[in-house]
Amino acid sequence: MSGRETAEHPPAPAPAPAPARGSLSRDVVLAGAVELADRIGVDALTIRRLADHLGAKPMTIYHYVANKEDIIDGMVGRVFDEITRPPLDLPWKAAIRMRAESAREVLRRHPWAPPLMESRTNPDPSILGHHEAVLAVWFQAGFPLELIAHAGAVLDAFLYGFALQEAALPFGEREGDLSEIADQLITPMSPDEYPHMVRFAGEYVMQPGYDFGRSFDFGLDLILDGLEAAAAR
Amino acid sequence: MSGRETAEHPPAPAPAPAPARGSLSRDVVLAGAVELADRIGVDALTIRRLADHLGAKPMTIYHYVANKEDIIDGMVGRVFDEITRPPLDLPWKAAIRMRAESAREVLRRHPWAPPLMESRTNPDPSILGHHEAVLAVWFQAGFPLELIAHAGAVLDAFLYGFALQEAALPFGEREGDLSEIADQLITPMSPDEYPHMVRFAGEYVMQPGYDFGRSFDFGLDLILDGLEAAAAR
DNA sequence: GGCGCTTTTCGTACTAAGTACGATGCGGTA
DNA sequence: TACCGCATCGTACTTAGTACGAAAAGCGCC
Repeated sequence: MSGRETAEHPPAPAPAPAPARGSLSRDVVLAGAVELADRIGVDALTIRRLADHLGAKPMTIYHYVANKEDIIDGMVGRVFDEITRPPLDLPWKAAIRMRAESAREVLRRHPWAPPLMESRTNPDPSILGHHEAVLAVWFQAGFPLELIAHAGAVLDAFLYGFALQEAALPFGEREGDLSEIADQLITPMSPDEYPHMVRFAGEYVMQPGYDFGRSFDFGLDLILDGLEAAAAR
Repeated sequence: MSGRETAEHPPAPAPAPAPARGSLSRDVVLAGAVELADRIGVDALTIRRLADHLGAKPMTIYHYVANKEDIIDGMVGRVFDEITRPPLDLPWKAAIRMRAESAREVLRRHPWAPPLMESRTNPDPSILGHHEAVLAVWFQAGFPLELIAHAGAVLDAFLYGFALQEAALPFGEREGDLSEIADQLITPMSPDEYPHMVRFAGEYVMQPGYDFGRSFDFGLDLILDGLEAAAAR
């Protein structure tokens, strides 16, 4: 459930490479977990499958992590580390845009991540460091405290929410057009009950060049421009 | 894990009311599931606990639902039903604002819901009907197709993303100020490593009247105004 | 080179959760 | 009252997380 899986449940447990005495470490375990989650989804990520993926036995993993929660924490930390931090030597708009676009790419690679990123109760340094870097930009831009709060909340809401939507897209749609896939979702809908959805799907979504991602650029511009206006006010 | 729980794991299984032959139904089961999830979180929502909550035995539940996935689908449907649909007899901005504010309230009542709402692969009529109603507003407002797509994506991203953030707030903060709770999160952070976070927390977040929710109004206005401008262009 | 210590790996097994299968029993109808 | 169908549930199998402690693999020191 919770549909954050890339595929359905037991999807190719991944072949076991070669075990070897000193080949594991917390980092290797976490990297393997991220890899596997990308492939089969977090819900299907089990200790046993992760062990197989790493060429080890389940209980070996517990030598490097405290428990599954700890694994998730570490995975989220790695995701944050993949996101480019906004550089301080650029105007705030460019810096924030860079970070936002990076976040989108990263979250597309790790569609299981968005719901987990905000809910960590033990944030690791990767997470804190990332947020610190973003805050630094707002401060340097001279935003008043209240606007900083709003800017951060609105922008992150957009990033996570957009990623959440993208993660739910029927696969192929995630890059390029979809047509067929959406077709099968739309067809069973009666045009009498859902006239606008059917029309919208037929006239827009299922057209050749459709790309959900364009809405990201639109939204990002809208928000950045709005923040700029608010800052100037 | 995934922190969508209201509390930690085995939190008061809820006393068992009275069983009774004809007292159950799919609706009663789903309503009970939503209630219980509100109280203990989705991750802690198990068939056995739900059964207790309903005063029944685990296997009885399967007479009304196919499996747990089906329960989640139904729960999400119920959440959508709680959200006010935008009325067609209002200007689009007012109608959409009404729906957005309702969505926020509802998602605050059901903090487990945001990650699940977009990921249903078997959307039930509640979900489709809701989206149909929103689409109807855009069409009636005369938005071009592309702007409709963008508006929907950006607004929903904001709604889900904001709800996701709110769900992660340390409880009390969710309504009113927090001070103490945030204090304990901030204190262990070194001002050397995280100068901006410490400053921001001290000077803004931990002040008496702080309310995260104000950023919702700010963001909603920002987006609605931006869409208005885009529509006029 | 042998020996024990540390670190890493793992086998076994317990608990909890989803749920298949079939039995049981209640309520109404003929 | 005898029967039937639907609602309820008991039992049990599978998968998952992980506690506990044993085995084993390298390492330094004698």
